[in-house]
Amino acid sequence: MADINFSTAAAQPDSPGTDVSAPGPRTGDLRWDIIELLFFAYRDFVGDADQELEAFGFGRAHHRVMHFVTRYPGLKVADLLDVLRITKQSLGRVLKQLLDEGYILQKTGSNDRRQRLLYATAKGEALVAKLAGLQTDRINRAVAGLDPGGVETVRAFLRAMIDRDDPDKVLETIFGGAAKKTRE
Amino acid sequence: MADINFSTAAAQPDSPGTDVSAPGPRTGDLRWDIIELLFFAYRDFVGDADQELEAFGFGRAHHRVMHFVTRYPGLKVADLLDVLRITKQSLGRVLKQLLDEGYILQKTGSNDRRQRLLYATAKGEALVAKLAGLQTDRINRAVAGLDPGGVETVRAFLRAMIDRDDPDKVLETIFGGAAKKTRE
DNA sequence: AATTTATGTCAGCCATATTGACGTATCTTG
DNA sequence: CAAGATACGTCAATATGGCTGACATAAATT
Repeated sequence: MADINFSTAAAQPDSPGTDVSAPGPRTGDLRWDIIELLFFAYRDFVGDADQELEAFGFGRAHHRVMHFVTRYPGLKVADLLDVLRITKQSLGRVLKQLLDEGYILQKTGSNDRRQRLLYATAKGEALVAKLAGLQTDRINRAVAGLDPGGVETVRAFLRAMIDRDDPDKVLETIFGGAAKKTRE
Repeated sequence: MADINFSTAAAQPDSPGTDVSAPGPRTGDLRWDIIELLFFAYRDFVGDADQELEAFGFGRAHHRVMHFVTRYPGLKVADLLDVLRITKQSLGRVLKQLLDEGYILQKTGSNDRRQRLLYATAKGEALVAKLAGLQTDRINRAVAGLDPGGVETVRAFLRAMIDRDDPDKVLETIFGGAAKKTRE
């Protein structure tokens, strides 16, 4: 996924077309500005990491895996699949590479010995920290110009943009009890 | 693109390449929460469109192209390449499909007849509007819970997250003169 | 003992991105 | 005007990261 996606709107029905969809009343009430700002903001946000990743021969898929494993040590493979919303096979390739190259290590679950709990190695953590640093710098720059309390507004907005039905384990952590309040 | 990507921290140019696990100074000052919220918010945001697109046999690439062509009628192929940050070859395939299926039409530039100016047909506009409607709904829901003025804070944040060096034509429009103030 | 679950893996397909090379029409410039 | 630069299209080959289906194994559950 990751990708981008958003959309456009309005359109006067002048040209020939086949009326693709229900005409829909909407015409001027669309959030074009925010839709586009989200696109560009996210594009540049992930762009920070992309460059660095190249140096390691990794792609975004590796970053996503590394990030969540680092942040939520002991994550099960199944949890990771829920979070990333990809298939076991897709994850397999990436995960194997990260294991082979020493960025992640597996431990057999103590309760359920079928589980492979995932942990980042120091090497893995360093990579994740480096990438998060770049993105944190961008966020700090963006937040610096806001009114006091602005960061909380941004958090509230982003949280409210997320689907809450059937949350994965990570989202439960984020929304559930452990709110992980960071500074500000 | 579009994908997800975010990252983690620290690390300065300790050692080039090798010493991946340099401890790096950063440890507690990273914006983990916002990094993750951006990931999930964007994942669900683009997810809205993904489902609809399937019904048309289109992917995200098609959506991105349709969106910008609809929003910025008369966009040149070169402009689109700048905005999407993909290569001519990648755009080619998607664009050809959209042209063949009647979602977009080309007009030869009047000043410079080498240019192919792109316009969405009514059919194309309808598709884009439908997708923007879904995303607008999500944004409206998210914004509903904010303090008054919250939307402006969100806009300011997103704008500040975007790289301003060497902006493409669309960004110039967004940031430059035509600020396109939408409601609120 | 039978079944279900958690994980891994093989094989192949698809979408979307890449680079490099080349062709053609058209604009710009010496 | 001739030469070169530009805008666009396209062919060919390749990579990444998704997907489905099928199957294997070990461990938990019933």
